[in-house]
Amino acid sequence: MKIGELAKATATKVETVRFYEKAGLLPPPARTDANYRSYGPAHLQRLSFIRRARDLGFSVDAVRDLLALADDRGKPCGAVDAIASGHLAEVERKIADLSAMREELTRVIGSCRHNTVADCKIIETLGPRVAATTETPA
Amino acid sequence: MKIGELAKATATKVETVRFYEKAGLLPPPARTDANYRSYGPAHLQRLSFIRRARDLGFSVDAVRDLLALADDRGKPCGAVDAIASGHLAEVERKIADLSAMREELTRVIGSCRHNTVADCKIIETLGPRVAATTETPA
DNA sequence: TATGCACCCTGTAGCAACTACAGGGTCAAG
DNA sequence: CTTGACCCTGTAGTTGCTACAGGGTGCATA
Repeated sequence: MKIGELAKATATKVETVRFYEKAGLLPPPARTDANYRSYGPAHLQRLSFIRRARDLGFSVDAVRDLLALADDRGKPCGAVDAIASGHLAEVERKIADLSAMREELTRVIGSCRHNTVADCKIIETLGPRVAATTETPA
Repeated sequence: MKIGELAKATATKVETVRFYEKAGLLPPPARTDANYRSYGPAHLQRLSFIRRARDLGFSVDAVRDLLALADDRGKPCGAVDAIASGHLAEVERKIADLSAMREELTRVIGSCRHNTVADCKIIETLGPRVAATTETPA
């Protein structure tokens, strides 16, 4: 498939596809006689992953890291485990935050349905992480 | 609290705090006689929300939108509902994607524990969304 | 009292990750 | 054989920070 088709299939701009190639996330595809990029299904799969991982707030470096998990067949188990475990922790943190947001959004929408206009407490759902409050607890 | 304390409490750079003020996400705080920014607990709460929402892949515009949900007391129910519903759908999509990633990461880590080095199928977990495959199904 | 030193201020410039042209080639349809 | 939709490379702009430069504040302490 040509770059435009790949871009459309993944809701990506053509320029962004080329950008990911330059950035080393997407391997350079074969070229046609006219020097057009020619992609296969593996590229589609990979670009799809990149786009969705980026949408989830992973940096390009983190995505490169995750892709390496799938690419490097011969990596020692320990290294794979360390990388995967780190990302798993991050993923679980994000799921927890999003679940809190989902609850609050659902509550607000629900109150709307009952015409009560409960004031949205969404900010409270992602409050300061317990760390350093300089004394003075609630 | 001073900007440095606020920054530390939210794991943010001081410059970033000032940037959010300029961007209209964080309201300009009171100033001391020496022209130092002086923040209260509401600022802490709000900045915390901003940071975590950004980490979840929401754009600054989207965050502004979510903050407005909490700020605009007098908004008509319908508008609130529309905004909240849109974001709820996005949140649920993200939770689904992260859950898929979590499962695969868990599987890879588990296989490592058994010294089997299952090849990581993480890319497949976030494959192309059903949309336009130009014919040729599996 | 002064002299560090850590912190604050307002700029402006740089970096990451796209995004949008400019200027030009390819190719199927009419 | 031209017209329109697509492709190419390259560079410049945008967003969301991040890092100085150049200068003021404030508290400890010599």
